[in-house]
Amino acid sequence: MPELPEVETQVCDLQAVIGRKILAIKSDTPKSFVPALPTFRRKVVGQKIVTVRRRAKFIIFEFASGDRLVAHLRMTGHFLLAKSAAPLEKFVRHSFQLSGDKLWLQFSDIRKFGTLRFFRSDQKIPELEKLGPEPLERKFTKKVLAARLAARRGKLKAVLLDQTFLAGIGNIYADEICFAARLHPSSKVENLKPKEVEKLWAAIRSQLKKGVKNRGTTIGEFVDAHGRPGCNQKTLRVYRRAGSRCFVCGAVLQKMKISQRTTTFCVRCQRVV
DNA sequence: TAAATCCTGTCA
DNA sequence: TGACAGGATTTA
Repeated sequence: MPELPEVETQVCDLQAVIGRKILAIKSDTPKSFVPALPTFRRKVVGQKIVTVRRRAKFIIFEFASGDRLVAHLRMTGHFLLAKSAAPLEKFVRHSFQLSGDKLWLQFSDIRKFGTLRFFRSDQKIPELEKLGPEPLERKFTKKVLAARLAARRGKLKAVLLDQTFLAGIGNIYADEICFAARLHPSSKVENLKPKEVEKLWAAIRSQLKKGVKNRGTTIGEFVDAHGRPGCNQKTLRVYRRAGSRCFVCGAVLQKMKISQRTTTFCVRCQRVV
C-alpha cells in the first residue's frame, strides 16, 4: 500500500525522532535486516539520527556519522511512535528504543515484506541510484516528463509503475492518475500526443499532491506514525471500484491485469491511444 | 514479459 | 477453500 503520499506522511511524522540516539533494537522478524541483525545492531546502536527523509518509497534515516538506515515499507509496513516499549499494534515486528524522553520507534508489518538496511557513509545505495525523478519536485516539469516518455515504449500504467521511470507511484495512484488524465491504462506511451502528455503530467502532480494533503490512502491497515488512518480513500475514483459505476459517466468500471496488477478503469471516460 | 517468490490476512 | 491484496526482485 504505501506509495509516495503514504511514505511522505510517515516521514513527516518521523521528524520527531531527530536528535535521538538508538539505544536498543528488538525484533521477532530478523529476516527483515540487512546485514543480519547481530551486525546491524552493532552498526546502528549508539548512532544519533540527524535527518529523516524520503526518496521514492524509501525512508532514509541519516546518522551523525554519515551512516544511513534505509527502510522500505513494501506492502504492509509502517512506523509507529510509542511512549512505551509495549507494541501499539498486533503486528509490530521490530522496536527501536530511543534516547531522551520516553520514545520507541516501532515497525509494524503484517506480511513481513518490509526491509531495514544499513549503509556506511561511504557506501552507495544501489536501489537509489536507479530511481527516476521525484514527481513532486519543482524540476519535474512537463518537459522532463515528455523527454522521459519519448525514450520509452509500452503500456502507460506499466511505465508509471516503473520506479526507474518515475519514483513513488504504486497501484492505487497509477489507476487514479490514468483516470484523472482520461487515458486508458493500456494506452501506449509512444502514441501520446503533447496535449495528452500535458494532461498526464497535471494528473500525476495533482493526484500525488492530493494524497499527501490527505495523509495517505487507507485501504486496510495504513496509518501514520500516530496510528491514525489517512483519508485519501474517500477521493478515489476507480481504484478497487470495478463493477461499480463511474462517478463521471455512470458506465460500469472494468478491470484487467497490467504488469500483474489489478487495474480498474472506465471504458467511456478513458481513451486508448 | 511473465511468473514465482517473500508472508499473512480478508473476503467471497 | 481459493483468490486476492498497497511492492519489488529474481528467475525463466
